[in-house]
Amino acid sequence: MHDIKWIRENAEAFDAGLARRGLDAAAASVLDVDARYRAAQTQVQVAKNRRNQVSKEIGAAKGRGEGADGLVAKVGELKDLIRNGEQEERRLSAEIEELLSPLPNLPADDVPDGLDETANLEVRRVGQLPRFDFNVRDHVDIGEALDMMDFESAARISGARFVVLKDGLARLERGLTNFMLDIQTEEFGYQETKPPSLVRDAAAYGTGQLPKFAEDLFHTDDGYWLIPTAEVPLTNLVRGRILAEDDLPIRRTAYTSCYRSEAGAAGKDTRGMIRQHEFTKVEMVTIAHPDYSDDELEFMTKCAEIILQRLGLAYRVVVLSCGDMGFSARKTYDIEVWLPGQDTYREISSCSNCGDFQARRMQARFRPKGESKGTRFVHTLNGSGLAVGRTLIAVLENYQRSDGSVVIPEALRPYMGGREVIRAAD
RNA sequence: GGAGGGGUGGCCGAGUGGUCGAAGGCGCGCGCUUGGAGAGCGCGUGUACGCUUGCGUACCGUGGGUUCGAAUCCCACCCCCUCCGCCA
Repeated sequence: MHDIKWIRENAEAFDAGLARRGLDAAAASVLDVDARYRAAQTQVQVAKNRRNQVSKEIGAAKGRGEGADGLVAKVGELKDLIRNGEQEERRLSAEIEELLSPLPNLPADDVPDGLDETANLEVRRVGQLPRFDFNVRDHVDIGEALDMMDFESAARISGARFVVLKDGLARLERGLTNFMLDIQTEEFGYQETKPPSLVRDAAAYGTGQLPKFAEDLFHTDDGYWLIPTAEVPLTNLVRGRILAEDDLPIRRTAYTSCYRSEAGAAGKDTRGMIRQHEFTKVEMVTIAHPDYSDDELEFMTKCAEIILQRLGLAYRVVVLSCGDMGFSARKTYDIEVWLPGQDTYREISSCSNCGDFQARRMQARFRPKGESKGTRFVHTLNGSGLAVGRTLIAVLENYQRSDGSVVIPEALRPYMGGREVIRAAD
């Protein structure tokens, strides 16, 4: 949600930011409603002021045992004015909300211009690409040959975009999860958290999924939304709160299932485990002091990268262009892992600084130290550390051998009961 | 599913029609005290919006209503908790 006061004072910058997102100017129409809203508000306030004064006089008169009919009639005249004014005020306020709530966050200054992924900028490349002296297979061929990845069975029970993992690969998913969580908690200080996977409207609104992206989410008959990412519950842990400055930063990590309808992705990535309705992810969320959120984004991105480095996986980091960023983000780094089976880099983590955009929606603030009055909105950040399913894909494709077996990265072996290789009938 | 209780400021907790933005406590801030810290004492301390530099308005879960006037009375809704039943 945008700050209407800021828009008043920076209308041009606001429209310029929207333009970078590929959106039409909105300041003029918003400010027009805003002006009418404030006029109505002032009118109501003046009327209420008079009503309150006269009411006090009535109370005083009655206290003295005097009649007050004239005064009562006077207030009666104000009632309609107040009632209608309040109605108008509410209507205009809702109109402003309707205009603002579908608008995405404005890009940070250092975000590259451009409306899609072709304008993303590569920031760095890390790690050696693996070489193979045989024909590489993708994770589907590898997993099915091992008899540990079963899309047919998944389709039988759940339909398309689901998978059943078995034996070594089921264990690999669990091992990767624990590996990631241990690093994020023990080395980087993220507080391990186990949040609900079902949330209410208010939470989905707070992080920006609602009202605009309802069709991307699964929801239940009784009004819950299945989380598309642990960002939703983790970030909303501070919804409606006023924190102490010393509480910041709050760094949390959670392993959850994530549910996405993939409504707009029909026919995209239909093969394999890349794009599923349900997948697991270790997520990082930071509630940060606004003065330090930029640094925090760099830190968070590093925390994701180090997982890949420990696993010996090659990757690159790109900064997303204005138009490719998610709704709530003001700056986003995507980390893309090298997938030999696809001969390309694919997104495995996305780390975003949302500034105060979500905090406004959530009313999440802190009290600046040394000041007894006033609050500031916190900044919120989220990032994958990492998407577990895609990490599993990366391990399979990067560590495959010609005989169909897969070497387990050394750092992961303690999490795999000491095993060094995954092979068929293992 | 059945029965009951409850939502008040950063937190706890008073308050059943005007003098209530709201007692008291905790926390926080400043000061005194101290070698320093703590304790103690004193003063201060809600949020947001509008107009203006001092006022005004709103907010006691949300939305309506009654009333000259509502935290307080009425209606609807939302949420939380307890007990019983059922269940992972």
